[in-house]
Amino acid sequence: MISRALNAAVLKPFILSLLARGDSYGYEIIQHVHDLTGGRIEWTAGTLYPVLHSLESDGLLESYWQPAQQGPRRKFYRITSAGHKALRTEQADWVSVFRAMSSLWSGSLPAPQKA
Amino acid sequence: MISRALNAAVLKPFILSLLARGDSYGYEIIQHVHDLTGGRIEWTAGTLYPVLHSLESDGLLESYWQPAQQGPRRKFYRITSAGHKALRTEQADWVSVFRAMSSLWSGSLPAPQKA
DNA sequence: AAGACTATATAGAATGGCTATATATATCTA
DNA sequence: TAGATATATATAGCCATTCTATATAGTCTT
Repeated sequence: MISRALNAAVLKPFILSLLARGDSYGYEIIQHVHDLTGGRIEWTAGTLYPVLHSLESDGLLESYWQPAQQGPRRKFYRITSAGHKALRTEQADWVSVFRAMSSLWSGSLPAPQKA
Repeated sequence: MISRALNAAVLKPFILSLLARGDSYGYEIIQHVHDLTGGRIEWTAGTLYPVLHSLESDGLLESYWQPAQQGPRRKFYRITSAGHKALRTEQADWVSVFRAMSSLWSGSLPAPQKA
């Protein structure tokens, strides 16, 4: 598991990035992020849902209910144009942080991760 | 300025990375990080000092006072072996996050930043 | 001797993720 | 048909941590 601080920083850009690729709902986002990071990030419902709500109240997401073929109905989220704009800002911020990190690490990069 | 969450995530690895390159003190670290990020990250004393104290109490840093040629004395910090170990863990975590981010962004990378 | 700059420190406010718990539907199985 | 399991969302309250504001003090310049 990654640190609490890194996880907190990753929450918003990950959600926006995922939804920029297509609408999704909370439960699926949690699994998607888990798979995408090889299990390094494991959000719980109590972590994700409040963030989805706040992103929606900030106008970065919109939601709609959809019945499932199996199981209870799902609340899908769609990224808004304000959400896309926020994502672009996040991306620029992350890239600048990546660059600063890299410049500090050059010549002492971490060993490749196993599996 | 980057978001509060991203800044919080960056605090510990930046400090450890900087000190891995040589001992430094709070005031200098603040300026160094400012310069390194083109002003995108601007820590204040009230942000940095408590983090330095907690890293020291966690055994990741050691400190010693040193007189300055000009101005008041400085409290220098030195990274410990536990600090190096923590840094390696941080690096691995960041690399895994970078990879996950990149995989989500491929084909829609942000435009190059100006200046 | 006043003002600016360097340098560290910390109390208290504000922020925001996480634990724990609650609710509800659908499916499987004993 | 009762109980267990999986899917799915929601939120109150706790807790960890950053940030604002303020304090202290030595040095340098004018």
